[in-house]
Amino acid sequence: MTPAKPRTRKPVPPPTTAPEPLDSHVLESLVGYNARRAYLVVYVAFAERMAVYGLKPTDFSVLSLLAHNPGATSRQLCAALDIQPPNFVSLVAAMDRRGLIERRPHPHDGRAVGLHLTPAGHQLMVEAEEAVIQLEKEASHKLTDRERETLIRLLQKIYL
Amino acid sequence: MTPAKPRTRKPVPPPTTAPEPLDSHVLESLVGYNARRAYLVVYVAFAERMAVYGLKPTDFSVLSLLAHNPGATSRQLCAALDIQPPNFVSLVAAMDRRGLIERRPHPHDGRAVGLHLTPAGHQLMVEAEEAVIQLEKEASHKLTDRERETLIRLLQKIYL
DNA sequence: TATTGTTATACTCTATAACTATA
DNA sequence: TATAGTTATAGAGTATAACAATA
Repeated sequence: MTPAKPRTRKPVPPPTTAPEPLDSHVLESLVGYNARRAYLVVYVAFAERMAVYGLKPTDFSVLSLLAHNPGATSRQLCAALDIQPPNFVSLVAAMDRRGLIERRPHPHDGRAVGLHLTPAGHQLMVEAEEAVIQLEKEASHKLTDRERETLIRLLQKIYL
Repeated sequence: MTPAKPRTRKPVPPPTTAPEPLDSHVLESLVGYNARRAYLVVYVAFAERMAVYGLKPTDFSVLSLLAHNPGATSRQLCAALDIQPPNFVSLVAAMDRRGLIERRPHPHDGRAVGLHLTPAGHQLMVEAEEAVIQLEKEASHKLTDRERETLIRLLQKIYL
């Protein structure tokens, strides 16, 4: 067990005087507005906690997919994550340079490249997935386990 | 009633062959991932439908807050919407040029400026709010009214 | 002819430092 | 000394057109 693990909370917020808050009841009745605000909270927590691993949300998503879909191609990953192929190139290149993934020739298609986690990539993802699960738990600590499941189920009814 | 209102649905998707889908069960267990994917769906629907009004989500949020908080200052709006003040300047300038809002001297603070909707701004927002409510209903049509309320309540437990 | 991966590029969004005028 | 609004600017994130290699 890690003794006295370092707090990664924000330092004390600057002692500014808050302005009078506004009535935002209309915005708060919209799914889009609320989904974005909630996402932003998790995103900030992710950025703070995952900086140690040098992973942004998109990097994490790609590596997580590769962990469970070894040999996936750029095309498949782009489709799964809604990323435009041109924007995917530098992403893959950076993780290749870091030694987290490997490109191997595709068995059936000479145009495609199969992507695989390296042992270092696997090891990083074991720690990173654990950290993300923990960070998500903290970011959604006001929800019971049941509520959290419900939330996810309802969100998926919108985008799946 | 408008006869035969023009469909704003996407044209028929190009007949490309989809790649083998990937197993994304880990990502789909994360609040952050699901909130982002769901937000993106609503965002695209918003962009398609609201282009007629020349309003992006942020513009709409600002105008909606001004409709219910006349005389609010830039500082208040930035705080409410989590926008950095420098990024707010061009936003206000554009809506001022369009004649949607007006800047009046603040009654108590010579540094501040009170923002108000013009009659044209009010009229636009009456139509725009109606359009957003309709578009949200369609984007979340797989949810019952009760589920939609639950979803919003749970999202707010994360960010409020 | 269509698809995979790529280059170049542009546009939007977001963040920070520093200035001004008022308080 | 601190705050409201602003300028300039830099960095992400995201989008499209067009190309080479392969199918």
